[in-house]
Order: sequence, then structure tokens, then C-alpha cells
Amino acid sequence: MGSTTKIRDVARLAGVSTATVSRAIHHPAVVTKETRAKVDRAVRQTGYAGNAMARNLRRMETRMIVVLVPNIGNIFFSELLSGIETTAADNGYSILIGDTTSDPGRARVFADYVRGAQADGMILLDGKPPYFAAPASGLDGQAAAANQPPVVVLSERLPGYDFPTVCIDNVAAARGATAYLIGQGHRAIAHITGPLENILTAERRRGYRAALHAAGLPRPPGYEVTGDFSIRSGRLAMAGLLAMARRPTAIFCSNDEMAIGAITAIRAAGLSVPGDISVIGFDDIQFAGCYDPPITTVRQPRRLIGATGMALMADILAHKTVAGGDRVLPTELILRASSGKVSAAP
Amino acid sequence: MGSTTKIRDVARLAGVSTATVSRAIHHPAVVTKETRAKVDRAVRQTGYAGNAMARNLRRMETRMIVVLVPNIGNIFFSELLSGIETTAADNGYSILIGDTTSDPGRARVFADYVRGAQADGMILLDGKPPYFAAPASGLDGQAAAANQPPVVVLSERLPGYDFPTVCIDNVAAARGATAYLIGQGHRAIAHITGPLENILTAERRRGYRAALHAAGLPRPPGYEVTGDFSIRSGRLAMAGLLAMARRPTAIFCSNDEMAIGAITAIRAAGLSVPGDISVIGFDDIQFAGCYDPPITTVRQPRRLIGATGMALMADILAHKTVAGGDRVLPTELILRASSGKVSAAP
DNA sequence: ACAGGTCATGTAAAGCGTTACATTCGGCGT
DNA sequence: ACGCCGAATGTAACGCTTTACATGACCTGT
Repeated sequence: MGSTTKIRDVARLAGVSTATVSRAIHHPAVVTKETRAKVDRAVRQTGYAGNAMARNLRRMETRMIVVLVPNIGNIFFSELLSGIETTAADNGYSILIGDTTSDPGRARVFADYVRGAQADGMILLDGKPPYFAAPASGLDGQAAAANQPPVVVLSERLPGYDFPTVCIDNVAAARGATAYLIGQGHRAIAHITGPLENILTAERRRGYRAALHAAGLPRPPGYEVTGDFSIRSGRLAMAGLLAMARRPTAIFCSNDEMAIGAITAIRAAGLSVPGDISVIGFDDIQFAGCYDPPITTVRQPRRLIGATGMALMADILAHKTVAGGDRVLPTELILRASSGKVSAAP
Repeated sequence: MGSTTKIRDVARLAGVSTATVSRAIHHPAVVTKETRAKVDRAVRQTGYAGNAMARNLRRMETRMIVVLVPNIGNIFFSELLSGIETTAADNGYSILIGDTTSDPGRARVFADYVRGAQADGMILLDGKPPYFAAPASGLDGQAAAANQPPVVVLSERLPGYDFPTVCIDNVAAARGATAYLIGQGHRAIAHITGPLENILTAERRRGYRAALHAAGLPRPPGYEVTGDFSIRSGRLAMAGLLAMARRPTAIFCSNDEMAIGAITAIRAAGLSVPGDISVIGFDDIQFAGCYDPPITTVRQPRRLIGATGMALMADILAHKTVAGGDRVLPTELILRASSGKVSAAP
């Protein structure tokens, strides 16, 4: 009982060869019932646990998937992760989470995990291409992809790369949300965006603009304010909007946290939601429905996105087929109390 | 450029042995500047990335830590994870997250990761002992521990086991919160607990009871209601309390989500917080301060707990010393608008 | 100029389990 | 009764890297 038990020890105790022990454990069907019993007993007696490093090396797989996420602490991603984890487990995979908030350099470390066969594939939630991938360029895209580890992109599209992707139609969803506000009679609708370099941000803004344009509404300067998806940034952005000469009557926020921040700021200014100003969020995080007032928002099927993405990854790893094409999952505008008809013009 | 580049290919290209390549990469100091340059060039040319499985096997370590968490989707844990991740990265480790919500059987799978050397250590956030560990029993505890993979327990204590632990003093914190309510003149204070089998729940309840006892207050039947840490359970529990003949004037909730649920229920009944009923939560999750009203709560240093725990783990792995003793981190009662002086008795 | 020492590099042996291939045994068909 | 076939097990190579030890070259001090 000195150090760990090795397969040899089990074999000796069971009176069989190491090959038989391995078979009894991994392919029980090919050994006799008696042999299996002997091995099982020896395994229990020794507390043998195999050695994953050796097994991985031999099998040339780790059944581990790297998931690159901008911020685990963010509830939006943590629910997405939860969907990924569940499906991963169902397929015998585990997920290795890489948080890139604190240090963008971590992205490289985790990309190297896949390149170094520490993980079998990589799922990207941060909307940034892995450093080792070159943009798809027609013909040699296929050839180049052949030697690259499998990558699946979730939640945002990566323009210029042709990784399999699971996402929603951000443009349409944002357009729908804005159109709803217009339908409620709002004419002065502002937009609090995410960070500008963010693809998601750009898409949602595009949808917002498209809706205004379709309704023939102007886009007054200053009506698009940049936030960073945090509650605080929503509050600050809203404070700026409240100070404007022509104050908006409705705000479309690029996520729910900023909507919460916006509502806080509106109330701090002595105004009411939705009495004076309507607010719409995006994502439908759990707290959106429990806030006071409950927040109108665009629901994203987070768990489904995660599950679909992981299923896709498992499929690619199993069949080695890169099933192209984006999976676009549906969104839903959830109407709650934070939005309503425009009040009499101020 | 057929399959992946191996160290042999790099060695050939650089005109040195594989040993030298390995040294040039991992111990640059011991090779000549010229050799290093040759190797570097060959590495860049071939895009060599090493093979982690082989390296792990040889080094007998994976620099990976399993973290067992009850629910990644829960914001409390995701922030704890964030603290762990950051410190892990600083120490050259990565974390492998195991979610046990969906399937408690996963706990076994992940415990086997450590046993099978797929991971170097395990951090437990779910307050449940790993299946392979026997309760500490005096003398042989040390001996048994020697062959076990390192385990660190965070956030809750595991009575009967002597794993290194980073936690808060739940009893004292709960007592403090309850005592504060008593100080505000409340005499009818109810408690919404977590799941009963939960150690945390038991500790906080103990603190609650202790405070009542110290103040000579009775514990009316039905004043302790069991929840499950979800918003919904807080709402339901509160609905039950509101229906009681002698309605409480203050509620101490075992976490913030249940406090939010409680507030929702109180308002739905046409009462106000804190006008009619004061509510206190626990944890100080991000949303507690942004809720309307902002929630009085006990702040736990989540990131610090995670960081301290991971640092402890790194220390154990580096020095092989099992530094015993619990690290008890301080909590803080954050006074906000959801609680106040007792109103005129009903 | 030679012994002894240092430094850089090469050689080859682990590290542990899996699996292709070889072997043995028993049974069955003719 | 013999040969063939299939099933069960054993043998040994292999996966890729790291590192202890060996080797060789070069330098220094006497």
C-alpha cells in the first residue's frame, strides 16, 4: 500500500495479465464472467483507479473540452456553461473553463491546451477568434481546418471564420424589441450598447437602427450610449441620457444588467418606470423577471445554446465531420412591467 | 505537414536531439543561446505545440484542479469560481469544473478524476465529502491522508473530516444579523432556511436561534420555514408566513435569492418593505445592492474565499505539506433599505 | 601539458495503460 | 479422431515527452 496501485498490481492479484484487466474494465463483454469477477474483486481490494494520463496518451484523446468565457462571474455565461456542462456529461466529456476577463493572455494558454492535445476541442463564448486560426479564405479553408482542433462558437458569430456556430439572430431580436417600443407610441428611443468592439453589440445596434429607420424615426446624436454590460455602466449611461435636452421616453439596453442600472438611475432622478420612461433589456437573466418592476426583455435560450453547441462538438469529435452552417436559435420578446405605452409628451 | 508535429520533427529540423529541444523549451537557461535560437526557429516553423498527455504522464502532474460545485448557474458560486480561477492561473493551474446539480452521480466521476491523476487536487464547494474519503479518525487520519489526493473545502466546513478549509463563521454572522434585527426593536423574527441537510443551513439557523435565545425571545412554531435557496422558494415560504396568525415583523433569509422572493411575496400581499416587514438576506450577491429596495445582507468575501482556497491548494501541491486548521474569513453586515425599525405592532 | 572540472548535449530509460497480434484451449463438424 | 474455428487470454509494442546519466569538448590551474 505504498504508492498508488498500478494495473500490474491488480493483474498480479487477480492472476491475469494487465491486458485482461484493461479489457475487463473497459470492454467487459470480451472477458469471461469469472475473469471479470476476479478482476473486479482485485480492483476493489486495491482501490485501483487507473491512470488517466497514461490512458489519454495511448488513446490520444482526453474527453475534455476547453470553454473560453469572458467572465464566469457573469450570470449570463454561467447559465450557458451549465447547459454545456450537462450535455458534455451526457456525452462523457468534461469541460475546462478558461476565464479571459482578468487576463486576455489566458486565451492563448487555453488555445494551447487544445493545440497540445490537453483537450479535444474548444468552445468559444467570448466572440474572439483563437490566435492560431486564420480567417477562412476560400479553398484552403478546408485543408487548413483538417489539422486544426475542432472549434465551436456560441452566442456570437465570428465573421470571416467558418467555425460551426450556435447563435441567435441578434439583429432581428433587437429590431423586434425596438419595433415593439415604437408600436407603443415611443418616438424618442435611446440605446445603451455594450462595448463597441463587441460583435454582439454591433449586431444589436444594427437591429435598433434598422427598426428606427423602418419607422422613419430620426437618430438624434447622443441617443446611442456605450456601456460595458455592467449595472454600473447602465446607471451612468442613463444618467447622461436624463441630462439631455430632449430626454428619451424609452431605452433599449443591450443586456439586462444595464437595464437594471438604467432603472436605478431613472428612479434616482425621481422619475418612474414605465410611467415616465420605458426600459427594455436583453437576455432575460433570472433576475429580470424578479426585479421591481419586472423587466421587459429579449429571452435567449441560454441553456439550449450551450447544449446545442456541446452536442455539435461531440458530433464533430465522434464523426470527424465538420458539419457546416450556423444553428440559429429562436428568441422571444418577454413583455413585463418595465415597458408600456408612451406617456403624454413632456 | 501531415499530422501534428512531434518533438522529433523539431529536433531533426533544428539539428539537435529531442532532449535538447525539451530543455530549450522548458529550461532555457541550460542551453546555449545559439541552440535556443535554432530550436525556437524550428518550433515556429513547424508550429510545434508539445503534447500535454505525454508531458503529464512523464511529470506525473496535470496542473489541473477539479472544482466540485453544486450549481454553476448560481451566481454565488460563479463568483467564487472566478476567484479560484484567477488564483489558479497565477499559479499555473487550470480548473476543471464539475457541476453536481443535475446529477449527483457526477460527484463520483469527478472524484475519480483526482484519483486517476487526471487532476492534481480537488476543491469542494458543495459541502459533501468525496466518496473515497473516510471521516478522520484520530491517529490513522494522517496516514490515510498521505495517499489521498489533496482536497480543500471552501465555504462550508465538513464536520468529521479534517480537510483544510476556508470558510466564514456562519453561526456568528447569522447571530449578528438576527441581533441587529432585535436591536431595531423586532420581536417577531422568522427565518427562511436553506435545505435542511445542508451544513450551512444548520449553522445559520444555529446563529439565528442563538440570537433569539440571548435576547430571551421565544421561537414560535412555524417561524422557521425551509426553502431551497431559490427565489421561488423564498416567495412561497414568505406566503406561508404572511398567512400566520401572528405575522412576523422581520425575516432573516439564509441567502439573498430567498430574500428577493420574500420581498416579492410581501409586496404581492400589499405590504411594504421595510415599512411593514424588514428583510435580511445573506451573501451580498451583486443584485442585492441593486434591488429595489436594496437588500440588507451579510457580505461574504466570495472572491477572497476562492482565492484563498486555491492558494492553499497550490501550497499543498508545491510543498506536500498539509497545513491544517481552518481559515475563517470575516463577514460584514451590509445595512441597506430592506430593513429598519419595527413599525407599530399590528 | 595534463588532470580535473564545468558546461552543453546526446542516449536511453522510464512513465502507465491499451491494443494489435500471437497463442492456447476447447468444442464442434465431418 | 482430426482439423478447423472461435473465444479468451497473454505478449509486447506503442503513444510522446522528460530527465538521470553518460559523453565529449573545452577550459583552467599548476
